[in-house]
Amino acid sequence: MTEKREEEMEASSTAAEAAILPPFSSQTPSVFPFVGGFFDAADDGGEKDSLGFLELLGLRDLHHPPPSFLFDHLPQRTPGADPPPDGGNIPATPSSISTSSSAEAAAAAGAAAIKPSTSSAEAAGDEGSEQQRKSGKTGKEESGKKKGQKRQREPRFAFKTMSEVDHLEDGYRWRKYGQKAVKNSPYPRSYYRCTSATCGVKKRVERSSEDPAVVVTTYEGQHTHPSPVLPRGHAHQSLLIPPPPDPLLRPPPLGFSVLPPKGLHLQLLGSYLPLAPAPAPPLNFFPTAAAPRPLPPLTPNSMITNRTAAEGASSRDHGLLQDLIPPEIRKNEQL
DNA sequence: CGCGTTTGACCCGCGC
DNA sequence: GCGCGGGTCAAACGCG
Repeated sequence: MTEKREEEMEASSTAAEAAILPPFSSQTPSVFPFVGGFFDAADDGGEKDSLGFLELLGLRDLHHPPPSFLFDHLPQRTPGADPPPDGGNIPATPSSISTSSSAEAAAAAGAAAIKPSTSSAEAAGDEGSEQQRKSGKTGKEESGKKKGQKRQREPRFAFKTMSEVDHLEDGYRWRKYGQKAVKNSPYPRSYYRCTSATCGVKKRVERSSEDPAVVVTTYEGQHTHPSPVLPRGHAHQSLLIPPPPDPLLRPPPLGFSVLPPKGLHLQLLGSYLPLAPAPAPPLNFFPTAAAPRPLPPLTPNSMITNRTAAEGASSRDHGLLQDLIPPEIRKNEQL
């Protein structure tokens, strides 16, 4: 069952792409939908305090559909009460985003075809689900798996980025635990798990078969720990990307600290467009309420960066960029 | 030596 | 029941 949803979710990789990208492709044919206007328009709604990283990303401005975020199952506290809190008032914009916190939402989202993967209640305790799975595997003989209990999935959050690297850095450390070929796609899907022992967050990374430049990253679960912020040299991995928007979408579970990863407020969010034929429009992502910091105009080869005004961040970002951006491109940017 | 990746095997759920 | 496809495990391996 959940598998089915998974498929649908995965379909989001395809279907969602079909559903999400096209509308933007008309505007930004070869550019990741995270276009400047989207974030630029993210004026402060005065709800900073309750803002999740979505807001940080500028998703506050819900008038501008968040193009590449896919929400699979945004658990709601009250199954019946679908309407998310104003802070999490994420429109199920068919062409852009699907909260899929409920069937209605999914239905509303329609094109996104993303459905809730689990009931909210079950999703809340999803660590168990993984345990179940594991027990099912290792202790299958011990009937570790309960019959009749379907796999429960964590709330998931998927987004797409244009990047030439598959694994986008998001401030957390991930350990790859699997890779599978995806049907109807020449590109494999990689499975990552947060290396933190107590953190069961997983993410899947796959490249869109339709648009190889697009990387679909799906987060599952919530981090139960602060971001390690690249303890070691992990910069090679790639761009900073936002963590799951759970903080926005629901109040943290009891005792659960949904700490925005340290990297969040200084994150690069972006799309690396190695060979974008057309110049990407200048993007100014200012995920936080921090004063916007003008970014240099981007070249076709440049990155779409998202950062705060934090100066310290800038230096750090640069450090990342140094690792993330090919020398020639960096040179290009500096010129 | 620790940590992360690779990869084949296995499990699970679903559709036919 | 069988096959398919997704998801996970875990041993082997590589790297710093």
